[in-house]
Amino acid sequence: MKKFYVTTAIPYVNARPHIGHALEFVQADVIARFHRLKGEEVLLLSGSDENALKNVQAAEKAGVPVQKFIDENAKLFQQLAGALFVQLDVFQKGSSKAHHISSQKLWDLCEKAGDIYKKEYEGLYCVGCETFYTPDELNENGECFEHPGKKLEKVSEENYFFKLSRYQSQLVELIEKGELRIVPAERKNEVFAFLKQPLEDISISRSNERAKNWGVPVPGDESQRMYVWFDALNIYQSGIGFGSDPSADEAGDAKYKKWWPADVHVIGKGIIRFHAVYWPAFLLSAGLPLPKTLFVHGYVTADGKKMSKSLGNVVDPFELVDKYGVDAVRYFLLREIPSAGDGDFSYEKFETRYNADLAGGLGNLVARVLTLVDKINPKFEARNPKQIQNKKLQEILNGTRQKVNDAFEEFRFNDALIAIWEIIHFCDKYIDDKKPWVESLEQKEVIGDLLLAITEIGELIKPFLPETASKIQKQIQEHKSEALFPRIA
RNA sequence: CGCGGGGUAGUGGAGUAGUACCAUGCGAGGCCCAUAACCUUGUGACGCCGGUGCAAAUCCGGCCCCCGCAACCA
Repeated sequence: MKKFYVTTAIPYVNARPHIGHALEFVQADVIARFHRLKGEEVLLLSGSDENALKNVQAAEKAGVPVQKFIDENAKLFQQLAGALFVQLDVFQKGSSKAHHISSQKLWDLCEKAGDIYKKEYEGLYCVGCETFYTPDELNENGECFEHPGKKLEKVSEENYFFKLSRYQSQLVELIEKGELRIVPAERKNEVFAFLKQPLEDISISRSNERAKNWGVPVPGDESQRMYVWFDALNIYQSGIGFGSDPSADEAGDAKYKKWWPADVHVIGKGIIRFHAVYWPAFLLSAGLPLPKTLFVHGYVTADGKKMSKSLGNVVDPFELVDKYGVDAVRYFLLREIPSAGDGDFSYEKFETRYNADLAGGLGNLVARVLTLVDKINPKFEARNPKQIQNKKLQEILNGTRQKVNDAFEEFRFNDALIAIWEIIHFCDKYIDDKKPWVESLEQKEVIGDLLLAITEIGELIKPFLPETASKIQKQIQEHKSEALFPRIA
């Protein structure tokens, strides 16, 4: 059986999840479900980046021990997945022992390859943020935006560096040849543009002091912790057993061999460099296979503005699910937000989509067909879409399957849904044309066709709207229609 | 002249030279099986200026505006 390994990005858990995290979860889940339905063996992994200094700072601010703080937040992310019907097979925590061991193994491999060396790092350090900044990240006075008026200090310390420069041409070639595929093409171009400039080696550790004794210890050097991106990316591997000792944990080792490399990493546009440049470079250095595809999605704004706590416009996905139901939220995210671009959320847009597509479109069609079946042709059983008599309808259904498959090649979920909704529009029109509630010779045949069509729609929406798909199936079996999506007044 | 992406009806998208498409919104009509649903029809757009072409949203040049870009960010 073909295997398919898909991951979400690894959020750092210094705050509650927002609707952007929901978008990524849902997209990854749709991919996973689609491949599962094709009969492949699928693993969907998510996890939490728990070693970031931001987490430590946020915990301090909240007055909670770090471990407790991140455990609680990580749990919220897992709950969000559950609330959205996102079936995670693995949720790998960055603070887990297995992850630490795994990341140290990756480090060892890179070190053996001769790609890790010690160097003095000097940078501008903001004491308020406890972070280094580069000059172009600062305002015109050379101060950071969080703490205007505060001068930055020049701080230097010895860190470990990774020889990123060594992999430049190899990366260009891999991406060019599509061995590391980047979707959409605009993002690929962006990466190329970046790779045209000479790459600098990157710092991959920091002092214990600056790391506040948090994070993965550097093997063989007690005074240093890994810089968070070095270990965070490795969650994709540690979560499936990379670093397991084959003699002690045969199953873990076998698991890794079975699933790695990842077939798709689903990520946000903000972290493309880490995934398209650093991550493959680490893997090349360690002599490990590279992920096959990066799918890069955009960001969700709220009412046209970037979500932020200070603006108070952060959209809580839990609230949305409570209010409108799982599939309504999934539908909005997949249909309204162009899958590779930015999109906007507002309650107005949400309710418009809901009423037009879900209540008036899908829900209403299922209701009207089932009522017609019940009244006119109650004995008809929908078995096989090939039973369909109307040629045009048959053609549209076949064409839609093809369109959905094509759209999935490039993760264009919105296009896939548009294609499915074309069937709905066709059926509504077909009903109006044929008037099957009026007695006629072809009356029963028409209704039979319609029943087969909504059965097929139920099949097609399975990866996107799993709850609704099973509701439709059930209603067809029981000949009972109940509003799938009650209209919002 | 830092690099990259982008500006198509009120809104969200599609469209890499040949009557500008889809959805939603708003107006009118129709239907009555259905969730005030559904169907038909009208309304309404290619940022600006110039160039190449028989023909440009699409190619070229200039300008304006928006968004992102190395160590936090889905």
